[in-house]
Amino acid sequence: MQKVNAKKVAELAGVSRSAVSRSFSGNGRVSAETRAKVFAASEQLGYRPNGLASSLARQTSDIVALINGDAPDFREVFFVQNLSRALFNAGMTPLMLSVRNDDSGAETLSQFLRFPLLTAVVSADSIEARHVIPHCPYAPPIMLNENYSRDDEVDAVRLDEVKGIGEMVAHLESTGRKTLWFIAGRQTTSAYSSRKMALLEALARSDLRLLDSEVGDFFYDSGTAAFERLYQRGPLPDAIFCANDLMAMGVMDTARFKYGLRVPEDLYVVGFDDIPQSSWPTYALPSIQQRDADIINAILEILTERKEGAGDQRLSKMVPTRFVPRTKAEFA
Amino acid sequence: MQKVNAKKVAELAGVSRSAVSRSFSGNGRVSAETRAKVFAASEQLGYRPNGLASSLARQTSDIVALINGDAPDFREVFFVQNLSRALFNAGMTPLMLSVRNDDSGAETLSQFLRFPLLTAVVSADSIEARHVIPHCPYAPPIMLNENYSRDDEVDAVRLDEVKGIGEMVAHLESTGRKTLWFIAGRQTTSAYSSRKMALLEALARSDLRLLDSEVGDFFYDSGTAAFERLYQRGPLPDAIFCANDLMAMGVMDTARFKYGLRVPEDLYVVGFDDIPQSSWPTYALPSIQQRDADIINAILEILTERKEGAGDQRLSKMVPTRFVPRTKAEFA
DNA sequence: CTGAAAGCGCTAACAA
DNA sequence: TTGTTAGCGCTTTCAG
Repeated sequence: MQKVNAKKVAELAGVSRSAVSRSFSGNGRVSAETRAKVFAASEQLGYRPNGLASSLARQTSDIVALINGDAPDFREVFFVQNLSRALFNAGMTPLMLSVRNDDSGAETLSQFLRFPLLTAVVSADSIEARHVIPHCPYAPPIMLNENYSRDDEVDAVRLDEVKGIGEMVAHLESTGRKTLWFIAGRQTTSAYSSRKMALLEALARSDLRLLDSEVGDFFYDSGTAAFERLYQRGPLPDAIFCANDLMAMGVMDTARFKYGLRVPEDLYVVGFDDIPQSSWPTYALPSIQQRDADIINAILEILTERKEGAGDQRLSKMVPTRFVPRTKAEFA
Repeated sequence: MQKVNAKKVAELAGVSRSAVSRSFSGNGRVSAETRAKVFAASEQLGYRPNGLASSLARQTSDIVALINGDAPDFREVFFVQNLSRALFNAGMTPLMLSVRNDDSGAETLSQFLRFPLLTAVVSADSIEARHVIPHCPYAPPIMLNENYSRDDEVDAVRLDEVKGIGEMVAHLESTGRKTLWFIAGRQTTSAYSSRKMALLEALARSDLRLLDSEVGDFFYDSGTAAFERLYQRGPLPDAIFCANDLMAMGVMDTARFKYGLRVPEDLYVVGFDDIPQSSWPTYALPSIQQRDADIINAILEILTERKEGAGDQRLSKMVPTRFVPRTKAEFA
């Protein structure tokens, strides 16, 4: 353990332990003089308040768990990195957990999650809210992208997929495309239903026709496999929309390398997420963008509102998406 | 706070608080009967020991900080995810922190890192060991890939870059290549010097000639930029080696799309890391593989040895790399 | 094997 | 503004 504690600092500074505590916490009034003595002594001893004891005494926690599934997709991994950094810089302690989306995941969580949490940020499809709630005594967990669940016990950040997907469909129409394939994500995910529904809604208002569709699992290989199946059933449409960029890349590579199709001339491929690779010239993949920064801001806003005491009210934020009609290599 | 504590459980179970503690911790003897009563009562109340209080009382910590820089590269992001999962499953609490590699990073760390750590796993080039050591009262931090620093206060996991790079050079020779360009990573990183040194060493033993070299920053764009500069200076070599895959991909895309070169026919491009994208047919990038699983195992071994009491001894593990001579699209 | 009691380091009334 | 005091929830001697 840290051998240096507030008591030693207090002795060296010639003040009481509470003075030390007050100097660091900012709560309660301390004279500038006392404060200076405390900091000098702390510096000398290398003292830093022990968060364990502090949290315990304050009956609160700064720990925010970031919970995602055990097969996080490409953008999720980066998102967690970014979110964790943002939380840390906002003075919280980000705890990163990957759990399986089943009972064993819930088991793991309750077995190893020893610390009371300020809150948890839970990725859609990683684990059910009811397993997380008991660990969050101070504020409800924040669910991400659970677009079609209506849990009243949680706060939520949702993605406005209708907007971006609508923009894409409009773009396809305005560029004279008539027919479409769709490759959905894992069927058990909430992104599956919400993206599919948003697409169907947009198509219903357009002249585009959905010729066929398939299901993947958000990974590259599933994009190639789904495309194979669609291709066997033919005929080729004007465009294909994939529920994320990674599958779209699998589709592009198969279309180009295995079947010699020109993308986007013979087949216009669209993804979702707009990961950095999508702007690389090899792919130059049109995509529907969701910005990590927007989502992170929404989360921070919820945390702030909770800190200010939102009471029993459920907080919910909506983050926009937008279509990025990237069509040719950026070299030229 | 959790309203349910050991005291309530004890009352319900009709035993003492120490009995509850013992039942959960496994330390100290408890009769099967008492234990059963305790667990029954805990179940009923939804009790789980509070890690904050437990850690405080035990004078130890299960928290392992994973510290990386604020511009983590592609594979690092995935590595952190994987490591975090492995630690969690091993019963530790992974705390993920990104700090800048400068004084402000050290400042941030000491300002916000409130919890005593069991240890920290520190990526090369994220922050200096001396800033982390004060936070690790129980075991020295574990430094990753600080191949050329000789800090006696830390444990270390190093990468045997000589092996994989040697294999690559041998492969180039055996396939009749004579000349080479090299794009290094950020000059301030330890990977910069260690990879460059490994390359020079391998070249010294071969007939390959290093025609020219450039410096990037491990990101895609820096690969394209470095290639541009090399290309201006010409003439083209038989092969180009990049200090990571991402830069190699930038090189490939530029070579193909801007200069119409055939890869690998006109120019053989090699990367380092073997990220998943490298096996995609678009790139089919030969690369030098470092396996996350190997590194994670090394870390867990160090943790185990420390737990068993390694004393003042400094622990160090070496993880191998190997060349993956991927040369053509896997579709065919 | 069990319970009582003394901490772990810090915070938050409260009284001075 | 300060110091004193009583906890926060758990672990761990130490008697019994």
